[in-house]
Amino acid sequence: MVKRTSYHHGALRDALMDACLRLLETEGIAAVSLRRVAREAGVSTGAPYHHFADRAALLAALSTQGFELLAAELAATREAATGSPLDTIAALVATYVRVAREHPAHFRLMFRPELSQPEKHPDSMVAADAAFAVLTDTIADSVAAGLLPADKAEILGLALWGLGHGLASLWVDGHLMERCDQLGTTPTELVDDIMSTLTALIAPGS
Amino acid sequence: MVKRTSYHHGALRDALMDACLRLLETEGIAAVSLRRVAREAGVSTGAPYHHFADRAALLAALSTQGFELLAAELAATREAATGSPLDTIAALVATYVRVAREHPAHFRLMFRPELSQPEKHPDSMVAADAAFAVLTDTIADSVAAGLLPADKAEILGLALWGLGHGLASLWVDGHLMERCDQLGTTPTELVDDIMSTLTALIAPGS
DNA sequence: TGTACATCAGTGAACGCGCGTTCACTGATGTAC
DNA sequence: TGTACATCAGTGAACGCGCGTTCACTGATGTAC
Repeated sequence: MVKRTSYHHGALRDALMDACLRLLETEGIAAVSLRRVAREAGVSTGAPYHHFADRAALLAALSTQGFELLAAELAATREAATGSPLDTIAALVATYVRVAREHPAHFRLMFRPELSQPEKHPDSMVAADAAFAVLTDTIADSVAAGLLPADKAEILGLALWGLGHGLASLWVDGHLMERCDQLGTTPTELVDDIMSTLTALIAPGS
Repeated sequence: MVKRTSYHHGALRDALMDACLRLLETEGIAAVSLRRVAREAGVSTGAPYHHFADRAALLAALSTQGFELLAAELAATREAATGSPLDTIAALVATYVRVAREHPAHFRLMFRPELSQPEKHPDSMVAADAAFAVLTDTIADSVAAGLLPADKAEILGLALWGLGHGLASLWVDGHLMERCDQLGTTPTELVDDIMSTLTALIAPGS
């Protein structure tokens, strides 16, 4: 709950998105109603309707924001990479998992199509495609460098996307944390370990 | 909606679980209320309370059922396997994805801890551990056969779990289907292709 | 610079709805003798 | 085999609740002249 001095809020749209995210992280999707989000933002019941058509529109906006964030982080990882393309691929998967860990509410929303209604929000799909493109481009680099077979490029892209997505999902749902406790490591180390092990298995020479 | 002749239903618990599953598949989790499920099963508002403490208990029962189903399918796959342990691992991942595809409502519930409340239902966690154990046992076979390095067994187990889980999740959410359309293939072929490509990369000789 | 007025972004009361849960009840079933 | 009775598994009305959404309103802001 937030107190305000002026009649107009000034940045209510952003405030509603923030409040919704906070609610998702602390109490889960079941607690998210437009009334509740409005209350959390310190605003009256009807106010959100000046910014979002309905509850679904608010969730969809957050989902799009999440995909844009992911795409930006992946692009940054690729730009910052200096080693072999294979190492860059490993770094991209690690970034994927890190983004999911740092923004779990965003992540869950992004992959719950019945909530985020991607078919109604093409900008969300554009951002999702941009994120995936960073990975496929880096795989193309690896193929060009002779590190991966050209005819399997798409397949490997999907496999790596699946791997990153699976590890991220398991993490977000707590399963990875559980195993880490058993193995006496941290999830970050674990993901790095997984990726370097796979890289070593695939390219033992390099 | 179902009509009944006798006053007693006879198998209401199962009927409620079925109705809930059907509702999850057709209208999603948002449509699932105990009242609605009762209505679908052709029974009065209060009837479900003789079988489930509340809505969460019904969802938790379905989640446990899903994990038991997955564990059974994985065990069957392993028992039916005749080739190299590496091929069995690939088959296990494919089975994981197939189970998710054939039982999407179960699958989604299983990995939504806020709905299925695993901490309250140890039998669900037991079934989940049993499923994972099939994979780790098969990896142990591969290590024993000298096909995989012993010190990386746990790591590879998590990597494969992550891969299977990621592909299954992407499939259930429609992303894999999308890519398949673009590549002109089917998800089943795609998963087989991914697994044989990875197996070939890891063990080019065998 | 002042003023009139249009527009924007809030308020808060109101509506109807489906929900979770409870409860006194009743019909059907099972069991002891 | 029959009867009395306990128990089980339904019914359906009732409660209070929070929700989505609308609407007439009002305070604040922006703009034309």
